Parts: sequence; structure tokens; C-alpha cells
Amino acid sequence: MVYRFQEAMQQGEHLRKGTWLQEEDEQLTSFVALLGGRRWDSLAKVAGLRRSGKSCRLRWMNYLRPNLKHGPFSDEEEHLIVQLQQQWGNKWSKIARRLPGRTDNEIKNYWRTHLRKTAQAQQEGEYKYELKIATHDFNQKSIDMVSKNYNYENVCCQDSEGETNDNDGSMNSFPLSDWELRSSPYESRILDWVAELQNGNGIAEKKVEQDCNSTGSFNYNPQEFEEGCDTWDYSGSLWDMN
DNA sequence: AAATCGGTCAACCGCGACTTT
DNA sequence: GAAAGTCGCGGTTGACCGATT
Repeated sequence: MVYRFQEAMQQGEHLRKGTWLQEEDEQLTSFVALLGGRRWDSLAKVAGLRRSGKSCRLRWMNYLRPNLKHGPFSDEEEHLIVQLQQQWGNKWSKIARRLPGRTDNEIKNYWRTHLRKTAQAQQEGEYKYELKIATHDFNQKSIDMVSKNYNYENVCCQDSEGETNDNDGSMNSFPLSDWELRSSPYESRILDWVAELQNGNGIAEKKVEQDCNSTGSFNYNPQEFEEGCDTWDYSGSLWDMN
């Protein structure tokens, strides 16, 4: 799969695909410094790279660009991604602008690998919840046969203040403590965040605040994430190579 | 030790939006 | 205003690697 550079250079005008070689990276980096990060098709030709402009741009944006972070996501970053994905959906480039040094591709991959599992677990959780209701129903009916006093809603769907909760069987009303499918503390933390966000209540905000206080470094303010108030701009000092 | 499986992530693809000619 | 060129985005693919059987 990995071609030798010399071989690649002998392949005529055919555009190369696949993994970038160190020589190609160096060549691209020096020509971007020289010509700037635009007109990628022209840059690729001038640089003598057997790559499409698109490929060059992608390599630069996702890997070679200065100030990029490479490594695991911090708790703050994870939290922020979850928050913003909830808010904006799969707008990865938009989300990436809130995470200095992270690329849309990186965030997208992170979401798919770590949080798709969460979604699946959530679905299974719903299934489990239905089973639980069915089991509860069955047991309750057995009790009813004795007591003749069955009222499902009153038994299971009132909180301590006597207010009736959401009763549609969705995960909105499902107590997280009953989830037994979490495969790791990491995933359970994400699950907690997602569930709290879905509840959309002050508890979630309080929890976030507590988490922030505990780490002492993160504070989520929804107003900061309104359209058009980027806190990080690609186009400024990032492009300064010196 | 070898085969298989599953997770991760770099890179590609297609398409729409934007810019230039 | 139209055509061509370029850019940016989101979805998808496939190679790689460690864990498991």
C-alpha cells in the first residue's frame, strides 16, 4: 500500500492516492509556506506532487497545519463535542471551530467511534426498558389479582412531589441509574451528559457547573456558542509559519 | 503461532457553494 | 449571466493494529 516515493515519481502523470510519505509532507509544507494555503491544484503542480489539489488541502488541513493537537481528547473537549453535537447536529466543521487545534475529521471520527456505541446502547436500553415495563406490568397484574387495586401510572410514574412524569416510555423518562449496558466509565460519562442534555433541565447545567468546578478549567455558556461568535479563527496567526 | 475480529483514523468521494474569468 | 475552477463539508472506505480465540 505504501509506495516508495521514487516509484511514485516514475508513475507518469497518474495521481497518487493513499498514505502520504514524509517526502511529500515536507514538500507540501515548504510550498504552502512559500505560496500560501490556496489554489491547491496549482500548488500541487508547482510543488511537483503527484497529488490532487484536494488531497493536498486535506493533508494540510488535517495533519500538517501548525497548532494542531494530536492525541486523546480532554474531558473538556469531549464534553464540548457532546454539547455542540446536541445543539448543531453533524456540523463538524462548525464544531471544530470551537475546539482549537482539532479538525472536523478528527471530531467526526471521535464521534463515530465513541458515541455511536452510545446511541446503540441507548437503543438497547430502550429495549431493556420495555422489557422492564412488561415485567413490571406482569408482576403488577399478579399483585392486582390479590389487591384488585391496580393503577400503573400512580405506581410508577409519579415523582416524590406527586407530579406525573413523561409517560411515553421514551428515554426521556428513563432513569439512568437503571442502565446496565454501559461498557465503561468513559461511555457512562458520555451517556450521562447526553441524558442530561436530553432532559434539558437545570440539573444538567448544575452538573456541568460542578464538573467545571471540579476540573477548574471548563465553563460552558450557551451564549458563547451562538452563530457568528467564533472564539477561534483559522485564518489569523495560524497561517504564520514563523 | 496463526487466524479472526473489532476499533481507530487517515484519506477518498461526491456534491453543493462560492469565486473567478 | 454563464461556465469553469476552486473550496469546504459530511459520509464512507480501507489499512493498520491490538485483542481475542
